[in-house]
Amino acid sequence: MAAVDLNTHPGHLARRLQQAHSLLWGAMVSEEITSPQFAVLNALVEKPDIDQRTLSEHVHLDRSTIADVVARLVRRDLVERVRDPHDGRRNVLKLSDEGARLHRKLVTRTTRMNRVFLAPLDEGEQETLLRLIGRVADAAEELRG
Amino acid sequence: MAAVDLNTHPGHLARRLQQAHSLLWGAMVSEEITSPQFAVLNALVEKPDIDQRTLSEHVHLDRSTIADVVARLVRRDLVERVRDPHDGRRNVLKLSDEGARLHRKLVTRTTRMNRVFLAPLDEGEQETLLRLIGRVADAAEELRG
DNA sequence: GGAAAATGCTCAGTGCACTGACTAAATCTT
DNA sequence: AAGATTTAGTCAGTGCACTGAGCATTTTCC
Repeated sequence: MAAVDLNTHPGHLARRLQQAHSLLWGAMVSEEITSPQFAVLNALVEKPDIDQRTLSEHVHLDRSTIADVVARLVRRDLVERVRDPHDGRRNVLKLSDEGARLHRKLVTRTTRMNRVFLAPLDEGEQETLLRLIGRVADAAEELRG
Repeated sequence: MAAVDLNTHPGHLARRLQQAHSLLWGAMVSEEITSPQFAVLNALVEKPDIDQRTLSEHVHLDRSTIADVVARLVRRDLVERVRDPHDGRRNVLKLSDEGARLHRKLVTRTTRMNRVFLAPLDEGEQETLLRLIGRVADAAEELRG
């Protein structure tokens, strides 16, 4: 039975892409803060005082993964987590000053990193790649949204 | 300070893509065998009797991750792991009959799944997406190869 | 032939990501 | 107002993926 060419398998390629990205992230952006953690900081800059549920929709991570990621940010004093007095089920999240400061610093680094990461493609190809990945991911998330 | 649009960040998109893929995989291919495990089975169909090192290069997983994945396949009797008598450092890997049978079954399912996963794109776009991801991943892996 | 270097693997530690089961709080229904 | 349902979060369990340290076995170099 013939083996399959994994280079025609989007899942395998996606894993490689993500892996390569996270390696470069460690080298060019931060060894302390990971890309998902940055996504959370970024979401809290955009929408302060949201709860974990809303946050999880925003960054496309599920509720229990968010809980872990937020816990790590809380441990580093980058995020505060307080029980909502108006709704005892919710945790309200807010950036600390240090969290906001770190976010600012990382924004410039991620921009630089993205340039390097996508450098093998010309400008049009870069735009195409991001758009196509977005469409496939959106559609697949829709399937079990 | 303005927040960033994560949809312009390839790392974030890659993570979403991979996640969406693994969800669909569980629904359409197998709940027992994961996509990385399939990649290993597939590599062993293509190149029988290789050691873990060679395998890891082949599927782009690092040595210690491979050890884990292979251990799970061994536990399910899909793969055999034997110490190489000619070189006491190496583990020689081979598919069991059951492993080969399972691989055959999964090949047809993954083909079907890839079609569904990429359905939002037309044929040309699909080809483009795979090619562009491949180029970026290759280049990034090269950086710290 | 013996010390030094390289190679293959394992192990502990950390982080991401999911599911499924559970607790607690709010809301909806009657 | 009491019971049922929905919603937010936590916890345990599994799997992927890396780093860095360590161990054993070659191989290389004098």
